[in-house]
Amino acid sequence: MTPNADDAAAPDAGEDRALNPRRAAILEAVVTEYIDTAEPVGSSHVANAPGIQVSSATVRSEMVALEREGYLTQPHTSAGRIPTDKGYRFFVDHLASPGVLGPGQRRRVTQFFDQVHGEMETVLERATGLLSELTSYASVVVGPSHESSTIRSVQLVGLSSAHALLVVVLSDGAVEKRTIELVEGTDEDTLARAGAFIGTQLVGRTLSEPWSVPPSGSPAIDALVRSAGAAFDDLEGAMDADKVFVGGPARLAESFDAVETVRSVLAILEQQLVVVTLLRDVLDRGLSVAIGMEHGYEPLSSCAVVVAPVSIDGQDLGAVGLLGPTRMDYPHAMAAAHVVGERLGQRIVGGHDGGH
Amino acid sequence: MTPNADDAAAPDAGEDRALNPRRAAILEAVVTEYIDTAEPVGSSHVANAPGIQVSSATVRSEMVALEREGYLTQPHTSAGRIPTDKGYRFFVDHLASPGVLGPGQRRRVTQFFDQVHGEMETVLERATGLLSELTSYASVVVGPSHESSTIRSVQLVGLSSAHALLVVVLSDGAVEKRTIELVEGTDEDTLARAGAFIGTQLVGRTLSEPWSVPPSGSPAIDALVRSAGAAFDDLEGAMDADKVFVGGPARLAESFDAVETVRSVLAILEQQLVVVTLLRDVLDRGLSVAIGMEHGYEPLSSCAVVVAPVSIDGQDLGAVGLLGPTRMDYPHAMAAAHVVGERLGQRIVGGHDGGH
DNA sequence: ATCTGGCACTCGGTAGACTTGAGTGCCAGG
DNA sequence: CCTGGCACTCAAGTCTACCGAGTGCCAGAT
Repeated sequence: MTPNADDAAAPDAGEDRALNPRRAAILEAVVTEYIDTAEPVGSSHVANAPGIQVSSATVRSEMVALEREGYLTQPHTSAGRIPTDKGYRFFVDHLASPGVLGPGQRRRVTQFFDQVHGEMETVLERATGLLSELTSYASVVVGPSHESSTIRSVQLVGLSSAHALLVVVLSDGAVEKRTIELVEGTDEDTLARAGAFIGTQLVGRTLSEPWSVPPSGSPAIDALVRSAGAAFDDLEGAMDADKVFVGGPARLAESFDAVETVRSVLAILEQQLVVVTLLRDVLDRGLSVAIGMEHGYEPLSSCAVVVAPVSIDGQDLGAVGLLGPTRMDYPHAMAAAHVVGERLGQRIVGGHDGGH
Repeated sequence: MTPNADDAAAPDAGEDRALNPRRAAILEAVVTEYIDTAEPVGSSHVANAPGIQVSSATVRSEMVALEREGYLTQPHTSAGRIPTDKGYRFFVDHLASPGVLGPGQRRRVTQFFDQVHGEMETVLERATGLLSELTSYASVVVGPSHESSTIRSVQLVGLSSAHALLVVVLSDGAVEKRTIELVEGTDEDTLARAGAFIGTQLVGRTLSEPWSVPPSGSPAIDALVRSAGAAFDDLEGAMDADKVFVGGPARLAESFDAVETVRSVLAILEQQLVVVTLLRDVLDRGLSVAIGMEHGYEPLSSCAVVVAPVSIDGQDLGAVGLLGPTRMDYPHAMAAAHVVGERLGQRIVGGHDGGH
């Protein structure tokens, strides 16, 4: 083994250095081919690929180097190579051409946003459908958090003689409610006044701001305020857990053929909190893709996650994500996530209900 | 073949007639064994089963008859028998012992209902988790419809200069909202008055009741009433689509090992409307189990659905369902669905928020 | 100093032959 | 009418041979 200029002396030294252009080309050929066929790709395939002008023997020796450096791996001797996570990573970072949606898909997106109407939640929910349809991967959408929204209205509505509903409206259009129990014989009027009274104290504040309501002078109202306060705390806790929408879980079963993989990935998707954390983590690290074990979730080790922020000039409004096999079509998935994220952002600030 | 008393002369005549007790016992043995092992069961297994006092040869000839009558089938010659849908059906209707939850599971249910709190939606959602945990099948819960609930409060809340939120509270504690657009310069006070005015007209009615709001005298308010009216219609449409909660989809991947089956069943579960219709259909036919193709959904042909109403003295409050392979543990699943359905019913009418 | 064609070698996958064993259908005798 | 016995069937497992895609290495060409 004559060590030469661009061979990393130790397997894990010189990590991020750009690959020798030929090797890069070979890596690219392997990745694209493998994404396409899901079969290990051999040296002769690569040698025939456009842009490779060397013989298969040369390709082979370069592949040995790429394998030594951790970009490729062999499922077994005498099989072709498949990319490692690191190989995909290099591909995504340095090789993949930006990727655009086809005209049909572009139209589909436009049509979707022209036609969809209704509340934010509905739009987000439907957006997961759109993303899955565009990419045929499972998708995830996280809505904007309520932390900077202010309380717009607080109301107490009687439901029965023993129950009332605390209804809180935020400036972003979110509505939350909690049932509270009443002491026997609370009349409608007292309720309304207690609601109004709480309102005067809370309207204009954010959910997280500490608050207290002074005594009102009426013991009946004060009692109501106390139970409403407890309900309010509960509600406040529930609202800063961002709501997650999952779309196209059935697509997972298309992406993987090991039923066990499907099971464990579905199990992850059931845990909303994990999903949000995952997406946020990836975004916070400034990435748009997490491949294999790059996020820390073992059951997702055979998955890649493509993430795009939903934001408008820096303001964080949520995130969209796509979940597929590591051999997913990154350029396309990234383009889809990006476009949908962007349009969602516009929609959210643009108008609560554009058309209709 | 000497036709004797209990042989049906033609394969599909004499359908529902009770099976000869020995055949019933054999069928039962086959079904329970197959549910347990998922392997075709042979005559000698059956002959050794408790309650069967005849030789394997006799069992064999009875099995031939059972096969002829459509209760059993052979995957191939020289394999054991497995039950057909009809076989499962007979088992469920005439053979299965009622089925009870184990003490641990019973405790789990009690604990769940003691501890769960919060709004109906939350309870229903969590209940799917409980059901999946109890049975390790995917579960479905459909909440009560709002059709007989009356409107308890209508409110218009300003969100921005151009948008307001119509918030409607029903007597069952449900809250729905729609964004409406405002003409420039609508002030807070006009909004509140328009809301109150709509309220005076709608409070006390059901959602489906036709309604109209007379002119108020103020053109500004009338304009608001018109846009709120449109929003209200939209909301009304959305609310009589019952909300469905799906739990433990990951369990599906445990129940089936053909990934294609998993995919198509997941795809069905994504269509909420289909799920509701399916459950309602089954309940309406007075059944608690639908096996294989008994419901009309081709992709679910390898599934069985166990359904239990959520009701209290005849009042329909929804339904719970379990979705598993046809070789599911019917007695256990039925017991679980029944218990959870019952407790949910009590919870719904009993108190909106029991403990906490 | 590199690339290339050639060559021996590896090894997964497939196909065929054979064996095993569970299970059946049928029948003659109790 | 039941039973034990027997011949038969067929899926699944094992073994072997073989093919072919693919590799690593090397000697010679550029």
